[in-house]
Amino acid sequence: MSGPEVETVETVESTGRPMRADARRNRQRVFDAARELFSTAESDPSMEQIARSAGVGIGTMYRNWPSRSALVEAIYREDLAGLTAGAAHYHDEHEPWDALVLWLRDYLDHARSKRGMLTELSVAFDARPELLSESRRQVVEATNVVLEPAQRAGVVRDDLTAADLMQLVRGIVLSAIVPPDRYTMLLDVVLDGLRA
Amino acid sequence: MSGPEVETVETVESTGRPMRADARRNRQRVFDAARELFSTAESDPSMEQIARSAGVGIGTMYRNWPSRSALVEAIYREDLAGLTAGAAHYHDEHEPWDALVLWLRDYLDHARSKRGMLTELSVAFDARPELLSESRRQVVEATNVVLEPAQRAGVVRDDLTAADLMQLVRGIVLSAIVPPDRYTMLLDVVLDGLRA
DNA sequence: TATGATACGGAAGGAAGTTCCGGTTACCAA
DNA sequence: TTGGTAACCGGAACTTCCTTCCGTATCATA
Repeated sequence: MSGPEVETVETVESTGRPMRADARRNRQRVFDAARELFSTAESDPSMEQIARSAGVGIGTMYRNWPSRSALVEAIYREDLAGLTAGAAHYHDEHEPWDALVLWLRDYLDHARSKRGMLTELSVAFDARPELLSESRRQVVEATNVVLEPAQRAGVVRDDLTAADLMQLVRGIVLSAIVPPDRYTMLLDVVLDGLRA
Repeated sequence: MSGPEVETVETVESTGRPMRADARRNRQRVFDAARELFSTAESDPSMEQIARSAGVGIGTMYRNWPSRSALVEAIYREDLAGLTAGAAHYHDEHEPWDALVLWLRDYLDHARSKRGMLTELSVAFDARPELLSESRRQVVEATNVVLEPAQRAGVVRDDLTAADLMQLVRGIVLSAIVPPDRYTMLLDVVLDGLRA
């Protein structure tokens, strides 16, 4: 299902030649600094802040990611890849219903952790609608790994697609401030609705 | 439950004196132009575009709404007031369960129509957290008008609050592109989860 | 109609994203 | 080791928006 090892940050330009060592180092520095700032800063960091924090000039950032939203996208993609890898694991190790529940909990946590980037992400989605559809496809694919077995086992209603399900769960988290214990309760409501 | 008639646009400054006729007219023009552009333009309209479209200088806009997000907020508030007025009507005219379903459908449509303003709204919410909490309070209040009767009638589970419910329904719409017929289906899933 | 309060328009300020290019550095061949 | 060159670097300058400010125009009232 998954390809060869994913490089954290692309290190080969379209020429086919490996990047120069300093360029590769700088690219990684920017990526790390950006991820750090996006997840911790209370207000959205400016491109200049990110560059300064990474110890590089602004030009260096723009050579690697041609726009702010491209940078946001790169970070988002990587986080998503880490998340979806979990579905297959749950499928191998648990009963169908339990695997589904575990996966949904992970997804819920992931979506919650992305709340701070919500504004940034919606700009990135506006700029490249493929990002939205493709990452949704990835999530749907991972969801199916646990959803289809549950449906075949007859514990989840059949008329529900993976896309429907993720939509429901994502909604629990987005654009809302809910006490943490409520999340579990809301997920339970959805789970009750799923049962065959 | 509702106060005296709501003026579409405030027409009295804090001095207590009525606004000058030209000022009142301009205020309304800006409001109408902004609502139009926000709901139709594919990219977010700039303040200058709004002003030009209203036939007014930029200064005139800023006298009425001191920032972009204040303008977004005003439009959002008005739309919300129109929506919440519907709950009482459904309560008066229908059985508890049906009233709840009708109200949730309205809310779903409302949230869907706000999708284009999502980025703008989240900026407004960041700027004034009270807006988020207050409009949520309004929605919760309206929801309770139909939810509590349904719970008293024993057709909806008791451990669910109005805030929980709206969270679930809002999630169906936000940050997603779903074919219209899927909305109904997703709402059905939530409704099944609600049943006592 | 005269006068003061109120409101108007748009130039200018400020902040953030993006482009561009002269200077610098890593890599490779000799 | 050393030169030559492609690749890369930094940051000034440009652009676009939001917002502020103030001289001018208009409305309301006596």
